[in-house]
Amino acid sequence: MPYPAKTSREDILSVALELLEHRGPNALSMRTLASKLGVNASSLYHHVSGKEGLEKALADEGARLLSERLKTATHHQSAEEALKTTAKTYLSFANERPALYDLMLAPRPPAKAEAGAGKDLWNFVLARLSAVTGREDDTAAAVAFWSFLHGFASLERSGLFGLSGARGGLEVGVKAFLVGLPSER
Amino acid sequence: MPYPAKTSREDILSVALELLEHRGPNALSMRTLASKLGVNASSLYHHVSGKEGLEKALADEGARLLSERLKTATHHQSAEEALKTTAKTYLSFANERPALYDLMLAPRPPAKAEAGAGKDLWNFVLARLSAVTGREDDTAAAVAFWSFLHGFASLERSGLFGLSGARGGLEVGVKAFLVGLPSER
DNA sequence: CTATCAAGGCAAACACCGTTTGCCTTGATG
DNA sequence: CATCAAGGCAAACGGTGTTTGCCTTGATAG
Repeated sequence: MPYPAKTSREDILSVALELLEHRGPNALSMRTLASKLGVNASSLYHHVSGKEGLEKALADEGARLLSERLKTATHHQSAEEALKTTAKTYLSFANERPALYDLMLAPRPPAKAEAGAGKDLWNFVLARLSAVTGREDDTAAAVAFWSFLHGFASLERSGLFGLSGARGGLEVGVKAFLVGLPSER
Repeated sequence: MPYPAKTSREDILSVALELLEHRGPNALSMRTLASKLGVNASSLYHHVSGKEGLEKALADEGARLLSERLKTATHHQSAEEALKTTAKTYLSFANERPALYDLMLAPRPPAKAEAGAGKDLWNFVLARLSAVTGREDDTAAAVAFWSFLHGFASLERSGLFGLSGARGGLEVGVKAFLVGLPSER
């Protein structure tokens, strides 16, 4: 690989992540990103397939981070405890890194099957919920619970339910799932 | 109002809505919108406060449509039936008009308190859930249930849980809320 | 009947955006 | 030592939202 490369894929992703979190999603443009790297915008295309590819890579990174955080947070907890912890941790993440979270779960135009790091996330949720209901691969329960978590994270920031006891909604929802999910036990 | 106005706020909103649904959110640009109206893009600013204002108006219209649809669909139903109907109707709407729905619940940058037609939607959900739990103004239950609905609508199209029994997740979730929500009855 | 006046149109420009093209520099490799 | 391609750059293309200044017009006031 000749010519001293001024930047690399990892550099790009890390600066992009920083830009995304400190200055919002609008600040994440190829030009400003490039200038932060001391490089021309067009040079980025040698390392990344375009803005879409960049965002996909960031989303993957986000999914990896969240899924790891969830795993360590719920280590050695009972199924019920783990579900509560999952909810709290999930929402903390979404609130701490809103732009990254939005990128992760943005309505993808083609809506292709997420095969990347999002799969890990899905498997984690699936395992958690299956542990609670006692049914193996309880897809329906996992879909329902994740929907709740994501919807809560998403609505909380859309300001739709102003300041009206949003936090109480999280607890009530988690408890409803713990009590109301069909169980084999 | 002198000079034969070539267009009006209502024209603009209606054409924008059509553009949004038939050709996707990317096609909704001030220029193409203006050209569809036989008008210069800059003229739109005499009727609408900018793209942001336009989108807010469309979102309001969407909230109005959805809330009306929910009201008529659940007319004269028991609290439990109404909740199921609400879920089905809500998701039909989100799937039929995805771009409009996304606009309605897009993560607003400033996250200002939604005081518009979204309020009606909120009040509807609040009333439905309060009817189920038997507690008046059961904010927490409403927040939780709406989170579930929105999350489901949102995730379904993000392709995160591919084709894996998403529909079953809806029923399971609704049932979990019906069974697991703390009730005064 | 005429003068006024502002709503509403238009063209041009500004500052961005993502992306493509062509060229040039460079260092490692044969 | 010659080659060759990775990786940089400047320029351009077509797109975006928005602002500016000017001009047309018809209803209204005198």
